[in-house]
Amino acid sequence: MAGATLGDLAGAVGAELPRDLRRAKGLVGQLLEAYLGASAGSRALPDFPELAIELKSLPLDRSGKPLESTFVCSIPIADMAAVEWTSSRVRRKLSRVLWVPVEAEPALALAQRRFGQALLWSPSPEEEQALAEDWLELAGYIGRGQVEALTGHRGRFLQVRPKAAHGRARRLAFDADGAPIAAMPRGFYLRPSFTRAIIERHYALPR
DNA sequence: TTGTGATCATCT
DNA sequence: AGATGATCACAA
Repeated sequence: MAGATLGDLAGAVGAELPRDLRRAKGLVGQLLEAYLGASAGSRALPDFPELAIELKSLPLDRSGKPLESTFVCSIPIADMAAVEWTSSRVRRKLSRVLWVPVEAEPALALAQRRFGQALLWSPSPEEEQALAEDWLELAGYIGRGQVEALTGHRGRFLQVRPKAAHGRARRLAFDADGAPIAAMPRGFYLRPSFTRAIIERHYALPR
């Protein structure tokens, strides 16, 4: 796919491209899934279950820097106290990722945005250690009933942010006293600084 | 309704 | 500009 455009892939899978992504935020990822034959749909499985590979598009600006954070997974808030890093969704999701860079300058028409060379990646021991540290801190808050005190400011590379269909969405959670509360659904996200480091380590960037 | 695909919109 | 919090579409 390297060098192919969004328009090329849309043509190959018989999809129409909208004018912009405002009402099609996941379009690039869904185009990739269709083109590559990812089979997991919206189930809580890797995109390629037989290969244990997660597929992630990575929107870059003209200098090769990620323009957005990367959604990793939703958070089972009520169960967080019982989860360990080793068996966490974050670790599973990030254990093997096919990153697909894609041009994402807002000024560049969708059909003309090009894909870069994909990268099959697994975290290095250092990266895994850093992610585990963040996860431990963030999961710790949630497990101790502090989910409402968690903002996107916490976490060096991994962060917790709202992840919902709309502002009224709520999930079961527990406060510090163990009493049930209705909390905003949250997800784990990778900060751009983390994906930027991946890009810098594995690609020769334009200057 | 929930999880997956993410980017948008707004504030600092 | 960069980051956080909010939001949009679709499948099951």
